[in-house]
Formats: sequence, C-alpha cells, structure tokens
Amino acid sequence: MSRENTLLQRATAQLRTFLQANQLRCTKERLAILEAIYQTDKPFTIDGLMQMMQQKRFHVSMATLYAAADLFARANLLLRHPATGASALYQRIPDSGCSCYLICNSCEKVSQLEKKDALELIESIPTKRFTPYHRITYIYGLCMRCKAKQKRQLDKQKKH
Amino acid sequence: MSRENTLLQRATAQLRTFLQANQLRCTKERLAILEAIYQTDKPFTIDGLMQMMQQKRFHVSMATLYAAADLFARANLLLRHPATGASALYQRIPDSGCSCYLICNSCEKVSQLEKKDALELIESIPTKRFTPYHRITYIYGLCMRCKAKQKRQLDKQKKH
DNA sequence: GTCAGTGCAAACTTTTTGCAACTAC
DNA sequence: GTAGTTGCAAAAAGTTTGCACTGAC
Repeated sequence: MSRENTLLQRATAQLRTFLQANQLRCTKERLAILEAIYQTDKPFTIDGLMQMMQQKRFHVSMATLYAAADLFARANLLLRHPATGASALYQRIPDSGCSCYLICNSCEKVSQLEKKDALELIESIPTKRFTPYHRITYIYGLCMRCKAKQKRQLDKQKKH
Repeated sequence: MSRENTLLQRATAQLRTFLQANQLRCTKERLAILEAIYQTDKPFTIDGLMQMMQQKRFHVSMATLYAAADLFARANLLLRHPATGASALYQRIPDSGCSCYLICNSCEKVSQLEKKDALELIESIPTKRFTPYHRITYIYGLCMRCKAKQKRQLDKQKKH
C-alpha cells in the first residue's frame, strides 16, 4: 500500500472520531473531499480543491468546500497558511508535528526548511494550558536572489 | 519619550531607507499610515486601519491602505497573519526578532507565548542561503476551555 | 517637469447566507 | 422522523484596477 494511502486511512479515522465527538455527520462529500486533499501535500486554494474534485468526477458546490475546509481545519486535518495572495491557502497537516517555512519578503517565494534537529528544537517548546497538535514556523527575510538584487540597487544609488 | 515613539522613529528611518533603496517616494500618506500602525502592537485588518486613520482625521482611500500594507510588508515593517477570517490580518513587526502564537483550532482564539528562552531557541535556528529578518511560530491545538468542552462531549457520548 | 502615488468608482474575486431538497443517523 | 448537510443562486465582503489628478523628487 502506498504511503499516501496509509496517511489517508489514518486521516479518515481521525475525521470519523472528530465527527462523532462533535455529533456531526460522516457524509460522502466529506470523505471524498478528504480523499482529494490527501492526494497531495502541497498547498492549495478552495478553487484548486474544486478542480481536484472535478478531476475525480465528484460534484460538490463551493459552499460545501468552504464548509469542509473549515471543518477539517478544526479537526486538525488541514492547515490555513498566512495568506500571500487574494484567497486562503490550505495544506494538509504534515505528518510530522512540526514544519518550518522560509518566506522571502520581496519575491514572496516560500521554501521549506527540513533540518530535523531544528524542527525537534521547536517541537520541544512547552506550552502551558494548551494542548499542541501542530507547530509551524515562518521565517521572513530575503532569499539569496533578492538580497543580491537589493545590494545591486544600493550600489547603483551610491554612484549617483 | 515614550517607548512607542522610539519604535516609530526607528520604523520611519527603516521605511525611508527602504523607499530610497527601491526608488519609491516618501509620501505624507505613507508616513501617516506608519504612524497609525505604530499606535498599537495588536493585529488589525485593513478595515480597522481605515478606522484608525479616520480617528487621526487623516483621509486616505482603501486602495492606498492596501498598497501601503503591501509595501510595509515588503519593507519588513508589517506582518501578515494566517487568515483566520474573511479578511487579511496584519500586525506591526514585534521589536524582538521572534514571536510565537498559540492558536486554538476550535474557538480560533489566539494568544501569545512570551517565554524568552523558548523564543531564543527558535531564533537560534540557522538558515542557509537566506537572510532572516523575523521568525514567527504558530502552535495549533486546543485551548484549555475547548479541551474541556471536547472531553465533556465525549463523556456524554459514552453514556448513550 | 516627470513619473510614482493617490482618490474615486467600477469591476472583480472570494466568501457567506438563505432556503428548499436531501440523507445520515 | 429529525436535524445536520448540500446545492444553488443571490448577497455580502474584500481586493484590485483604470484613469485623471496631485505632489515628491
């Protein structure tokens, strides 16, 4: 069985537990949407999710997708990213308890930091009066390319 | 001189440098908006920013606020939060290089973790090929209240 | 004087809502 | 059967854009 499938199985169980605990219903739509989400670990918008559903030939309305995304976020199955554009960006919760992104202030490019020891460092931070599920760290700054670009502009200024 | 004023002065200098480096103009509007932003360290929406400007009796249009917020984010003076609602949430960059928020998946309440040693831990994470300006960590989970609520619901289920 | 920045309003996109029909429990 | 869910379309909310005018450099 593929890795993605194992993850999906675990996620489905998690969803069922959550729904039961909150007296909500386990509908075909919710299961299908969860399945779509677990086809990729990349960020996506609601619009993108609609396209994924269409590819699966499973019809749902936008309203349902919005409701499901909200539900999944509460169930800790989906993460809502800091909005970089017009629409909200979601991503399935990484299977590790902690993740870290580098975001360039200038070109807005996002890359992932995957140093295990660094992540464990963050994961070890204790939280009082709070049950942590997932930790996500954003490091804002300048990527190499934009740093170099900025330096060139400053040099140009000095000449004048 | 008040602490807020010192911060504003530093921010203004930072803005001027950024504008100059990028050959952009230092307008009255941008200075006034920056001033408004530095009146509080709390998160705000563009709509809220408009209200702050109205209180200051300084007229600007929405379009200008959107443009300014985008500019300030690029200048590393403003932070864009993960959207929890419909509209983007901004916050002035905290004066320390690192901050950490606890976000409840259930009630969406956000609280700040202010343990200096934990923050220094995150701040010490090295980044290759990237110049870090500010680090922000979100810990998603359940607050005490929602945890208790969830437990009550589960208990109730068991009885049936 | 030039061109980036602003105001205004219209256009556009994203998200929410109301209600009838449906279906999981 | 009951009440939570969904689809649809309309409404609301948030954001962007075009253009004429203004003002920083």
